Amino acid sequence: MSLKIVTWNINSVRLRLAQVNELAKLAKADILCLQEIKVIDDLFPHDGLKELFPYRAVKGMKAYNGVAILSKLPIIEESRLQWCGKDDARHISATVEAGKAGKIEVHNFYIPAGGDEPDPEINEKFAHKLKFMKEMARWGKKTISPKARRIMVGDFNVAPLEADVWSHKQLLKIVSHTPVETDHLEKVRTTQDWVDAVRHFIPEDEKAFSWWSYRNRDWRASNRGRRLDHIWVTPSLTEHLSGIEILDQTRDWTKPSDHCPIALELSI
DNA sequence: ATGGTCGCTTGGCGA
Repeated sequence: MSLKIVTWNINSVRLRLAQVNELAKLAKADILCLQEIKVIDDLFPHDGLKELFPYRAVKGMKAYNGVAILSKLPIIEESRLQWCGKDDARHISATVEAGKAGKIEVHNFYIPAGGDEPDPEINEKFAHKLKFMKEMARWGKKTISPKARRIMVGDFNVAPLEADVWSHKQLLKIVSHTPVETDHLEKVRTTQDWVDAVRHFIPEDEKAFSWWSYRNRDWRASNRGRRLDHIWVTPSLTEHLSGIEILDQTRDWTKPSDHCPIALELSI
C-alpha cells in the first residue's frame, strides 16, 4: 500500500481551515501534521476536518505554537511530551495502524525559532532553541529501538545544508543557519540514524526551500527561501521511500502560510 | 544598515 505523510506549518489552523482540506486532496494525504495551529484545544476546528480525517490528535495553546496530527488511519496511541520544562505545545506523537504494514510512530515537532540574535548568552530564545535540540538528542538516545518504524516531521527552524538556504555565506550568522544550530540538529539526527527524506530524493547541492518570508514582496522572484521543515525516517523505512514533493504552489494561495507543505510517499 | 509582513489579540509579542 501507499502511505502519504505531509507536514505543514500552517500559521493558524482556524484562519486556513479551508486550505487544510484543499491541501489534503491535492497531496492525497493519509497523515497530515500541522505546526503553529495557534489555538487552544477546545477551539480546535474538529468539525471542519473530521470528514477527511476521522482520527485527530491535538496539542494546542493560546495564540502561539500548537501541533496536531490528522489521520485517515486509526491512531492507536498518542503522546504529548514537554521540553525544557515548558508546557508550550511543541510536540505530539501518534502511533498509527497501517494495515498489513503494522504500526508506525509519527512524531510532530515545532522547534523554537530562536529569536534574532544567535548568542545564547544574551538571547534567551536562542538558548531555549539549543537546549530544546539537546533534549531531543537525549530523547533519541533514550528511546532508540533498532526495529522501530518511526517518522519525525515538523518545523525544525533549522536549515542544515548549504543548499537549504538562498545564500549560505549571507546566512551563516542568521538564526536558523548558524553552525551551532546545524551542529545541534545533526546530533539529533545521528541519535537514531534518521534519514532526511527530502535529501534522499533531492541531491544535497540542489537548492530546496520550504519557507519564504512574508516580507518579500515577490517570493518566487527573489526566492530568498530556507528549508526549515523536515521529514525524517528511521533506517528501517528507507527501503520503502517512494517519493517526495515540496508543495510550493500553496505559497501562491490567497492568504498563504509563509511555509509550504512537504509530502512523503512510502510504499509499505 | 534598515525595514519590510503576517497572526493573535487589542498593545505588543513572536515569527
